Amino acid sequence: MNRKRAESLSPRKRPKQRRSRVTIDTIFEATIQVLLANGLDGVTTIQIADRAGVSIGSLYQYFPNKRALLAAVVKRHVGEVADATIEACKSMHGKTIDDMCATMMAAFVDAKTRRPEVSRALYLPSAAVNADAIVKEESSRCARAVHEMLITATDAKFAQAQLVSNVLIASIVGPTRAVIEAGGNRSIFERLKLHLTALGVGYLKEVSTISTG
Amino acid sequence: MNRKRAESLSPRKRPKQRRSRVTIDTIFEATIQVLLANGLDGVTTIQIADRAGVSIGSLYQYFPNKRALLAAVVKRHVGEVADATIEACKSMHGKTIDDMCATMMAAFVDAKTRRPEVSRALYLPSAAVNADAIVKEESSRCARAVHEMLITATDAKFAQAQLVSNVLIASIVGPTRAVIEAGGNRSIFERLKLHLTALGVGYLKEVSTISTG
Amino acid sequence: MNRKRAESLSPRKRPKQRRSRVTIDTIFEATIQVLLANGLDGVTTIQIADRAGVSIGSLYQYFPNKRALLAAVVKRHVGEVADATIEACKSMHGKTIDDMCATMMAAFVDAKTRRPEVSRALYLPSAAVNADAIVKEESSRCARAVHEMLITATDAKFAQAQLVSNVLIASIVGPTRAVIEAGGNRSIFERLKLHLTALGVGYLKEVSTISTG
Amino acid sequence: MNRKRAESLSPRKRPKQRRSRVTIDTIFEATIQVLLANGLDGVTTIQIADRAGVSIGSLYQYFPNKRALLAAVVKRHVGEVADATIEACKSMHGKTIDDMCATMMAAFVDAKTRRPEVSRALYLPSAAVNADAIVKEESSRCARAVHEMLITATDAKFAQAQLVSNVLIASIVGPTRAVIEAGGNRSIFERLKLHLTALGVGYLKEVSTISTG
DNA sequence: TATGAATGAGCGTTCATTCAT
DNA sequence: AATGAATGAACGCTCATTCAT
Repeated sequence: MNRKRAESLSPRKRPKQRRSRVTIDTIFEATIQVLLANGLDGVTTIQIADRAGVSIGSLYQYFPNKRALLAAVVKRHVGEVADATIEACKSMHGKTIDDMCATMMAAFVDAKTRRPEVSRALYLPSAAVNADAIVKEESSRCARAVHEMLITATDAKFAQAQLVSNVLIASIVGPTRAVIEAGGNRSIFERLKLHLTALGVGYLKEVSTISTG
Repeated sequence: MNRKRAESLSPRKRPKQRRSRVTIDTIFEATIQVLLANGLDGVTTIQIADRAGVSIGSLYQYFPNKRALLAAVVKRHVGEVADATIEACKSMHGKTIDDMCATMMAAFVDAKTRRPEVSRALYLPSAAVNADAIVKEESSRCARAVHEMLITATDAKFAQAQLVSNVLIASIVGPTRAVIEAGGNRSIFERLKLHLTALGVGYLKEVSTISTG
Repeated sequence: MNRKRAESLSPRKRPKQRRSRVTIDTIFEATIQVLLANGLDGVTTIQIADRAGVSIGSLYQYFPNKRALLAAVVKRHVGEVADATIEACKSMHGKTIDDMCATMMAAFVDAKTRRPEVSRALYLPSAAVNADAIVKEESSRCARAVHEMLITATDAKFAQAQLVSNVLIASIVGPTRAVIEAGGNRSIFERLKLHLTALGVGYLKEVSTISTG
Repeated sequence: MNRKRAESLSPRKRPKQRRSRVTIDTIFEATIQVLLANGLDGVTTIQIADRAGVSIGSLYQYFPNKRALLAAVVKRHVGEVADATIEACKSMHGKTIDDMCATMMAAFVDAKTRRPEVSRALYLPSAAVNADAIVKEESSRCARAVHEMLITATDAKFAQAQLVSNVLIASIVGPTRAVIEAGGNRSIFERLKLHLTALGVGYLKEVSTISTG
């Protein structure tokens, strides 16, 4: 007879041991591969376990359910990108908006395209499985870091720095995704950085003159 | 959903008769309602049929499978937004980039937020069910229209007008989605238009001076 | 991804159509057969469906889950026995305790041993799957009927008629079960009736003299 | 539970050492607690082991499988109750049926309600896990003891003393269970003794006059 | 043409049991 | 001897889709 327990999305055990760490990484990698090969509906726990070379029992020792696994994979990736972007923002306090944008966009694009296939694989589960909450939160973290950076800009003041930060972050995701999904290569990614920088700088120049709405 | 892949996604019968037209609209509306109520994986064909007041047998007379239905719903919505945006672009040939952006952004935001709950409901199926191909195609249509408009701008020239158009279109969906999902109201949508216009104008000003990468 | 809905034990659809009625009976019968053949843990939805000659999908069209099916089978059986016993009680109002007991015990034993294998099969699920609630309720119904009968006895008065009724009902279940599980035949069942009657009559004679505890 | 049938149900090692004895008792107690907390199908070997403070590996050193564990728990409890009842019977050889019944019923109820929650916990596993065989055997032991006692009664003779003994034993478990499951307290248990005594005495008086069926 | 009962492949998940450490 | 991570068979159940009526 089937029991029911409260569904949690948090991982089941802390990866304290090295072995666990490796297993979890293997499972993450397998998830990405299956996602890439079969799409979101093609991801089954059995396939993931098979590809990772573990039994599904083991898989469930690390994750309470499939959603939690998918969410964890998304979180790791999105978190890394966010971390890199935030780091870049922190390093550019007190600079010009030109420098800020150039550095931030480069960091974002570099992080997002370090393994383009991972980004590509994760666009689907990011939208589904409640992982969009994760995406939203990481976006917020980035926006906060951008905000903190922007208010230190030497060559511009913003009436609505917070809103501006959110728009800025939200606006760079779309073009990046388009380029990744189109299968871009390094040189295209470099071109993307220039354009995202132009997008950011142009926007910031414009809004530094808009009066409070 | 988890069935064979690569089925036909095209609707089963042309809606030549008025009756079919109405039925299909009812089904579309039902789909959106169920999507809103239950989320993407809470959507079942039976629920849609029930809500639409038709038998699932009938539903399958209009759509070869569930993916096709979802894709059609997405296509209609995204198509309408694209049409409105394209129309705006066409009407602004020979104008300044300021006017172009203002008009285009307004048209886009108005179309997208005419029924915000529909947009909200469709973000999930747009990513899944291979409907992202549809989204991509409609984006391309928009980008082409933007491109055709941009090259007629009286106050700017673009070395890479095509790439610029694509970046422009891709950059506005993110902020718009964020605002819709945050449950924005009309006044927020108006503010969004201003910012998207600033984003576009600023970007275009910047890139009209960038030399070919 | 798996949904969760509130688990109900009530049948899914009213058996209005003759066809449904037959299908449900077939499923009930199959359940009993599988129970008899494999025991309680051997009862699987697939086996029941197979034996009933329906798909498990159909099985789930009639019952929301396995527990509900088992509960329904138990309820039908226990309900029939209770009905027969209650009927007998009603028919003996105003009689002597000898006649009351003889008639009631006969009715109970006859109902319970009409198809001894069914009784035997259902002892297990009666204890599990929350079906014991059903058993308890039907026992209460019987006890109430016994109570209503006892207070009309011409040759005895009871200080605690309600408690007495409950003890009486509870006391006859054990011996009957023992006899059925021992594989008794008709002549043994007849002997059982005599002894249960003696048990009842003897008890009632004794307690009609006990002063209120 | 749903594993192969017909495994050994006998404990794996004789509890010769004091340590084993203690461990087994701990496991028994843990089993009862988990049973009480989660019901029969909420009982898992891991939970039992956890609660007992042993590893499941150790648990399997004492019991070949889960059924055997459950059966052992049931056996200990039912055995204790049977022992107490049998002891009482032995002590009442050559007495009147009134005294016999009073003493026997008191012993039975006292043993069964010494820890009512244990009795309550074990009703389910007693029916399942083939433990009903154990219950049946212990009942037989009791019935034999009752039989041996009855034939020494100074104030009655029984044509079918063996059958009578079986009916007597079987008839008292139902009311006792009902009272325990209803959450009775000591005073109710005392009342139960009176009624079971009445039940027994009344029955014996009646059947001491029945001629061989 | 419209219906909706029937289908059954396939999913997520559990947990008794083993065995390398 | 004791551990507990790993296993994987097997379960309950869903739901897109079909087709007899």
